[in-house]
Order: sequence, then structure tokens, then C-alpha cells
Amino acid sequence: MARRADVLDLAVLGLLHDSPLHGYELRKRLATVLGPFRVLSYGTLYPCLKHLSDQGWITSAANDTDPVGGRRARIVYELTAAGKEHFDALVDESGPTSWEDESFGVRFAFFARTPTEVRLRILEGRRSRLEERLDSISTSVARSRERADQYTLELQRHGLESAQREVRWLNELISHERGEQPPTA
Amino acid sequence: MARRADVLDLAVLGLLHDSPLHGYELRKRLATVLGPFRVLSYGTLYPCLKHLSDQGWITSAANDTDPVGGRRARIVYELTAAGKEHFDALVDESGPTSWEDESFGVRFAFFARTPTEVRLRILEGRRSRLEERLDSISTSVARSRERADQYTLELQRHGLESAQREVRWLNELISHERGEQPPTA
DNA sequence: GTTAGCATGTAAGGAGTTACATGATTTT
DNA sequence: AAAATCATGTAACTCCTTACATGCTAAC
Repeated sequence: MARRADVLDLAVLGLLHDSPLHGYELRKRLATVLGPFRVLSYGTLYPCLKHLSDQGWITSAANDTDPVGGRRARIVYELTAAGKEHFDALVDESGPTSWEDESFGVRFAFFARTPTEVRLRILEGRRSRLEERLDSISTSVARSRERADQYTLELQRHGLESAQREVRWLNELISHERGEQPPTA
Repeated sequence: MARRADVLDLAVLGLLHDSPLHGYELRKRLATVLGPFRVLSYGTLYPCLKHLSDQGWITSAANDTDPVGGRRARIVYELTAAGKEHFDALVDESGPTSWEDESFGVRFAFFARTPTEVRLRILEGRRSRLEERLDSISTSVARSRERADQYTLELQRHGLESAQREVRWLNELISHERGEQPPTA
């Protein structure tokens, strides 16, 4: 229980690892990590920061010594030693949740601070996940050939191609991680 | 209020448009329409069917005349006249929600029953949406060039490329809809 | 004999959104 | 003068998942 969004925790702790930040700026940077799609609302961000504070992973300090221009005083959040430990523990995990759509991007964004074996496990897990998807698309194409119209087929074709492209991308990354420098690197 | 998942309603009504189905089979076919990722749980599907029934858009009938093999009697859902009207009304809409990630695939899956002008509006809306995304990625790349490591840059590069590919795909589809047969069609 | 597939549902809870509340400053 | 950006937060609500409850048949 009390699982919350581990992915979001990871993203926030990871960003604060570089430098202390206030909520508003944090949200903008989260867009880079979570993908420019899923832009987080404050209704998610602030409760999350409160949670991280309660766990002792970050500290919050009202920065009223520097109210720039006359703007509202910002609350700056900073990673604690316990927070760094927790971040390292999260980064070391490579369970099945690491390679799902929602978390893979975040895990990848912090690869620079992830051990090589963990990186490889995540990349390979992601690749298997996509291969399962390729299988299930092929099966469903075969099953529904008569029923499906041109648009449905086109959608499936496009989905298949996108997944295949991502597999090729992962293959290159995996070769690269193993030190087998591919010609395109 | 009472918005519920309009997208899910559309998907279910659209599938029942072809033929009456029972819940279990419906769920499998939804995987084709919603994408093989997001496989719906029964905890979402059955309440949704109940909702559609309450609105008078579908009827449910216990099919105990045909308990195949001795299997549990299936409950077969069928579209009503009101349901067909509601489906047509949903399909005629081309608001900003049509081209978001969660709904675009479903809207596209029913393009065969969508008027040409609506199809074009949705495809063009989707394209603008992706172009906004391309802009926001470029901006964030520019802003974070120094801060970002190789992995973050690689993630952004891959995101950019995927979005560009989808734009090209949309361009082809739009030309095709306009009757300007592209050489690759 | 046990796993997988067929088949329908409910209850509790988690994750996140939207709308609200508030107000200053900078750009158009 | 209006709109956008900066800045923090809460309350209500929605959508969806997980786990539970039940039981039969076919394949391995």
C-alpha cells in the first residue's frame, strides 16, 4: 500500500538531484522528462512534493530573502541525503514496471545515473515488451482481416511500423551499451 | 457533468454497430480499436455497458438459448436506434479532444463511418497538435542544451523523430482524402 | 492435476484532472 | 486594456485498476 506514483517520485527526485528548484520551474522541467505530452497539473505536483517532504526525501524552504522584482516568494525544494539514497534505490530497480510506456521514458532520462547492467536489463525488457506487442498486432490483423476496413488496417499497419522502428532503435542502444559500437554511432 | 469516457462509449457503440456482441468478446475487439497497449479491465467495461444500457443506447439480453458446450450463459449487447443516432452524433464532432493521443486512434478506427469533412478536420487537427509538440521539444532542447546529458538528448531526438514521422504519415493521409493521390498510394 | 481460456460482475482504492482561490508583473 | 506568465495551493470529482467472488471446460 501507499504506492503512489513511484514514477513521479523518481522524476522529481532526479531533477532535484541536479539543483534545488521551486514548484513552478520543476513542473516545466518535468515536461522534458515525462514527455511534452503529459504535462503535470499543480493538483498532482504539489501533493507529490508534500509527500516527498513527509518522507524526509526533500526539504522545502520559503525563499523570501530573494523575492525577485516583487514576485510572490518561491518555495525552494532541495534533496536530502535520505532522498539521494532513495533515488539510488529506485534507479537500481529493474522490474517489469520499468519498461512500460508510462515509466520507460523517465527511467531512460536518468540512465546517466543508472548502472550499466540495470540499463541493459531495462532496454532488453522494453524490447521484449514491444515484441509482444508486435505479436499481438499481427494476431489481431490475421483474426480481423475480413471484418476490418481500410482505415482500421491502415491504423494497424502504422502501429506495427512504429513498434518496429522502436525495436530497431533499442537494438542500436543495446549494441552501444555492450560496447559493440554500431557504424551509425 | 456526467461526462464519463466519451471515447470508450464511442468505441463500444462503434463495435456494436457491426454486430451484437457479449462483454468478453467486446473486450478483445476493443484491444484492436484502443490499441493493444491499453487493454481494458472488466471493472471498466461492465460499468460502461451498464451506463450505455441506462441511456437506452444498447439492449442487453441473456442468451441462455445457446449455452455453447455448457459454458456460462452469455449476455449479448445490441445497438438500439437511439444508440445509432448517438454514435452518429459522436462521430460528427470534431472538437479539440478528437486529436489528442487518447482519442485519435479511436476516431480514426471509425473513419469509414465518418463524413469526409470531419475526417479532414481531425487529421489536420492532429497534425497541428503534433507540430505544437515538435515546437515544444525544440524549445526544450534549446533551453536545456548545457544541462542535459547524452541520454536525455537521445530521448528528445527520438521523440522528435517519431513526431516528424507521424506528421509525414498524416500528410499522406490528408492528400489522399483530398483526392490528390500521392505516388506512394 | 493444473494451467489457460471462457464468462460476468462488485468494492475499494489510486492517480490524476478540472475548477477554484489569489494576486503580482510583464508583454502585446 | 487585455492577455500571458509567474507562483502556490485545495476540494471535488473522474476514470480506471486491482483484487475479490464464482464456476465451468479444454488443453497440456
